[in-house]
Amino acid sequence: MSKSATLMGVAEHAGVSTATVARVLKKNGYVKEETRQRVEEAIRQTGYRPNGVARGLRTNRSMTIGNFLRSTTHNPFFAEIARGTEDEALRNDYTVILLNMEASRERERLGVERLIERRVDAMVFTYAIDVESLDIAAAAGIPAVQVERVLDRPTSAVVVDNPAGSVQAIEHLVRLGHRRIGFIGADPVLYRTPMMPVSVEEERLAGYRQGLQAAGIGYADDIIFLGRYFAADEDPITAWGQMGMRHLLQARERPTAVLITSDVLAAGALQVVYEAGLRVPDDISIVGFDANIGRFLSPALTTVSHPLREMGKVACELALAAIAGDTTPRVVRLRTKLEVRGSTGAPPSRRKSRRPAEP
Amino acid sequence: MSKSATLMGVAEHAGVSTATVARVLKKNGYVKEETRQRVEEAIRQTGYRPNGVARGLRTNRSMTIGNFLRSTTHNPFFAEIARGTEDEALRNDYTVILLNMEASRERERLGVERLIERRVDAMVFTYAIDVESLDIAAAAGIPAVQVERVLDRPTSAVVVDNPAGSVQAIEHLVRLGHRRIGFIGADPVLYRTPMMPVSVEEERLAGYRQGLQAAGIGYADDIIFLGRYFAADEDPITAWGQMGMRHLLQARERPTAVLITSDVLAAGALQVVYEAGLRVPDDISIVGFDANIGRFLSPALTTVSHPLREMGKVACELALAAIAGDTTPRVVRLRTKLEVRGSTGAPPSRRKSRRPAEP
DNA sequence: TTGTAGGCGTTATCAG
DNA sequence: CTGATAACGCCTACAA
Repeated sequence: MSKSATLMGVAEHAGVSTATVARVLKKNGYVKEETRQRVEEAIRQTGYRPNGVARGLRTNRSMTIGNFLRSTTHNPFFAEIARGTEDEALRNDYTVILLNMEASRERERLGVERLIERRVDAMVFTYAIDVESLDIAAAAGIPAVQVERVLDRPTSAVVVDNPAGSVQAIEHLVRLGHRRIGFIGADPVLYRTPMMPVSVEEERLAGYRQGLQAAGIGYADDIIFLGRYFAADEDPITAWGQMGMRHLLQARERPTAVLITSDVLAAGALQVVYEAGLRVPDDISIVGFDANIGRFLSPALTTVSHPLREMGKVACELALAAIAGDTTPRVVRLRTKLEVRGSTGAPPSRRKSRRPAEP
Repeated sequence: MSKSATLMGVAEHAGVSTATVARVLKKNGYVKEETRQRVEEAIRQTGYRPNGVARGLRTNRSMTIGNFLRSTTHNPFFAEIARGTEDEALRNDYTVILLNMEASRERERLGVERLIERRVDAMVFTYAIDVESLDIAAAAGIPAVQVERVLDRPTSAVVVDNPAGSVQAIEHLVRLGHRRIGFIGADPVLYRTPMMPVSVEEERLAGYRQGLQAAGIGYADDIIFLGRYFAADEDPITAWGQMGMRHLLQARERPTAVLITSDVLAAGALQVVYEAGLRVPDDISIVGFDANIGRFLSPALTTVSHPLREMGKVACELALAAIAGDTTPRVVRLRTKLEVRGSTGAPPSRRKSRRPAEP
């Protein structure tokens, strides 16, 4: 039990050397059929299990990938990406250590230090808070992969075509007949850092403007709200989305549709709409972004869907490539897909009745 | 860089033996102040970082805990518990390996095998699918902790007082004036396994009945719906909650309030209510269970809140105790807390107007 | 086809 | 106070 069998133990049990047992285990090299059987029998009898720690020391490979997430608890977005990474890692005999950073620089730093000591073979960041952490990892010779962020550092990354995502959403709304389309998002200014030339926030906003222009529609500042993704601890988690929608509902001319750059913000927006006694999409259409909790809302959210699993998978692939010695950083860009569900429809002006019949 | 400094390297650099460096590092034993300074300087200069893998081999402690989750992507419930475990582990210099089992027996088994090879010091299950996996871990001498499930195996566990949770919810509704209270949950029969004498599903249902009886209210079978937690892949994730609410709305006499044993089910129920053009809580009050996505819904859900972080933390503590050699299994029972938000109110009969004024 | 032996980086035991 | 030195379990030349 507590004293588990070792290679040596198995070898003795089978009356051979450790080298022979190793050969049987790794299925390489020549082993006489009869010997093999004896060894396999010994393995079974002793209940031998290779010791990954010892192997790691010898091979200088821990077969472990560190996965840093902003927060799995504030936004299921991250959990979904992590699943993609985990699946791919498992398929390749790797194991993933997950670390929630909770937007804390110190925690990120601590995690990096710790995982270097653990000798992880690579790190994946969704997404890094502080470049310095990355530099520390780099100095330790550990490759890093970025998700949803491209940095001014030579690391691989998997990103999403955010502008195109916004454009998809606007096209959908315009096709439904909307001409007055609002925007709720995170303020690019707040999310701009030196290490990241163009923020995702900027891209989503730019796509919104671009989409409107392409449709020959102007945009008005009073139906654009730029805030933050996450509320302070004492506020409800959806506070910023609520604020955004309250702002838009007070506009001189209320928008008939709103593009919101995160499902979590959209959830808050829906709460305000609900409170106001308005119906979605009858009175106002809403498009989310991210494809995570949108499925749970009423009505289920039409959303610019990120291929979250795929992103995680690609991140892992990039990490594995780097581990294998591929030193040229690659950036993989994935496409979003507009997932049409219940929260979008024709604008009020084009409807017969404002409310569905009650059953 | 790629060739990182070792204890030996540091020792040479400082002109001392490895033993001395080790003493400095672990701050035990006697080291002359001057030597200590020289060693510390050498550590800084070489950029030395202890090698956790080598240490693990030597000490026979990987400082790692394996954390098995049913699924982080279907229900944020699990992610939140995992956070509690992670935080506590980190505080104790442990690192957590997360494994999503996705309700797959094979995957769970594979994970257990792999983590045994990785020599994790303990495993936490939220929650185990197959007892055999647990027996395998036990045979390997690895302690296991159960979350939200007590098994007929001698392992520690942290559970929640589910019956009391249901009772809290019923009391709240009764106080608001409700007399006809429905129930949507998972069918205990479907979740009963030989290794688990009493299922959580049974407990929640029993608490519901108990609460009603205590209030002198009977219950009617046509407003009790028992289904499953998770929908088939081709269905929307909230399918079972939707089904449940559709069923209840068709009852001869519609309930004025419903207790639903999971926030995910409640989300589906809300969607149906919304579709039907009814208002919450004006027309019908809803109480969820679990305290995860309820915050995102419209209206934000009143819910029987599990202390998820705390559960994860306690699970980790139990694991650490077991690692430390505490072999007597302990069961920690935590209390739920009713979190009152917007989805509960007085029943329609006690209200003046059915709908709030539109702004 | 099989065995021997050195070493991966630590820790820990004993002498000095 | 400090230094040798022997494991920990596995891998892998190199020898036989």
